[in-house]
Amino acid sequence: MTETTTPKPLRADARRNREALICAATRTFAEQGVDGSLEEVARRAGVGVGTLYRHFPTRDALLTELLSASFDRLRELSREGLEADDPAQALAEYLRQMAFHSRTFRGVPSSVKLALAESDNPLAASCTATHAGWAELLERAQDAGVVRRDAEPGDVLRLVYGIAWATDNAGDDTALVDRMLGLVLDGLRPAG
Amino acid sequence: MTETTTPKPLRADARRNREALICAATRTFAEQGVDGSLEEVARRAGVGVGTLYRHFPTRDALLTELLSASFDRLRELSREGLEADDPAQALAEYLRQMAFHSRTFRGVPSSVKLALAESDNPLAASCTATHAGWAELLERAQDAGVVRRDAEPGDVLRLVYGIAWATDNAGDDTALVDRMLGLVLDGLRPAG
DNA sequence: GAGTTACACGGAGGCGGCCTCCGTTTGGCA
DNA sequence: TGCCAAACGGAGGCCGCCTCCGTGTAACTC
Repeated sequence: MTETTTPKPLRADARRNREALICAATRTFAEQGVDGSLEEVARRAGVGVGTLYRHFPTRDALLTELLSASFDRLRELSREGLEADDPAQALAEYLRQMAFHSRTFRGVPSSVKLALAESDNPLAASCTATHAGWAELLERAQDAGVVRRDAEPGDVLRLVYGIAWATDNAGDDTALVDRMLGLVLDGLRPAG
Repeated sequence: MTETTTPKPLRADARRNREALICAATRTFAEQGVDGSLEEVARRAGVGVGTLYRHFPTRDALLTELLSASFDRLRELSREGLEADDPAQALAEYLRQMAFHSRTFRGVPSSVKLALAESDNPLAASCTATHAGWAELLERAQDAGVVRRDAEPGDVLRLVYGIAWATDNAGDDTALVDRMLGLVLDGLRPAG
């Protein structure tokens, strides 16, 4: 059915610029939200807007790329966390990253969100895998006795989304995010 | 404490234009989402943009006005529904209006949403009253035996928000909304 | 190393939205 | 009727979106 067509190799300069664009977009959207200026992205990447639009014909295409990469990074982080010595520390670090992930992609358009519901979509696969990884990480922390048994992965996720929502218009005040995360982490500790 | 300062009477033309702007904004935001063009709003209202900005210095101010009015209309509708002969019919009509309310204000910026959390904010008061009215209406339908006893008002609300979300980029396809609402209404009927 | 060419680049330019500013108009009052 | 504060309108400056096309160059060949 879906023959894995090799995605044709890019010319060296094209690949460089693509990387630079992704990097610039990450910073720009983190600061300005997903409505951030695409011209600003191009400017920061040191390329013309034409180059940006050739690589990513629409804002959604760029967002999807970033979102996918962000999911994969979280997935990787949960794998590392499972190997780490200190389960509580690993959990804290993961939640922190998850909070920034949610914050960056707050307000992502529904056109992109809908892609998460399509079964054959690679973005949806990343998302599902990421959630699975998160659940494993939480479970390990519970097994180690550093997190309450009755904490559901989905509930904690919602709390983190809540933090992203609540710090929506707090600019790049990462201290605020950390403070709120601290509250959540305290709440997760076993009683006594 | 809060002396109710009379809000100074507007000149006749000013009041006319204000009404026209609210009307135009309602249509425009319903069609284009809350990011719709303010110039388009002014155009439709038949006034200059300067007039729009004098009445509503920011997009949030305009949105708040519309949102507040929409809440109040829902509140009124629930009152009428309590008096109506057919509780099931009243519920259906209310849900329909609620769906269009949610659809219109999808994507409302967090700056406005945060106003809903401020205790002394009139918008928050409208919102709270509306929810209360909705709960009464549902309860009456349950008392009349046309809706399952175990339907929680909050859960039904979430379903309607879900419909608003899912029909986000369906343009002005109201038939889709109606079809989805039909499913919800079917689900609300008592078993047997 | 020189030549070739398809791929990639850049940014000007047209469009439209945002918001301000200020000259003009008008409602309401005496 | 005359006055004037209140209200109006839209030009203009700025910025972001996206396209188009002339220029540049990586990579491959001989």
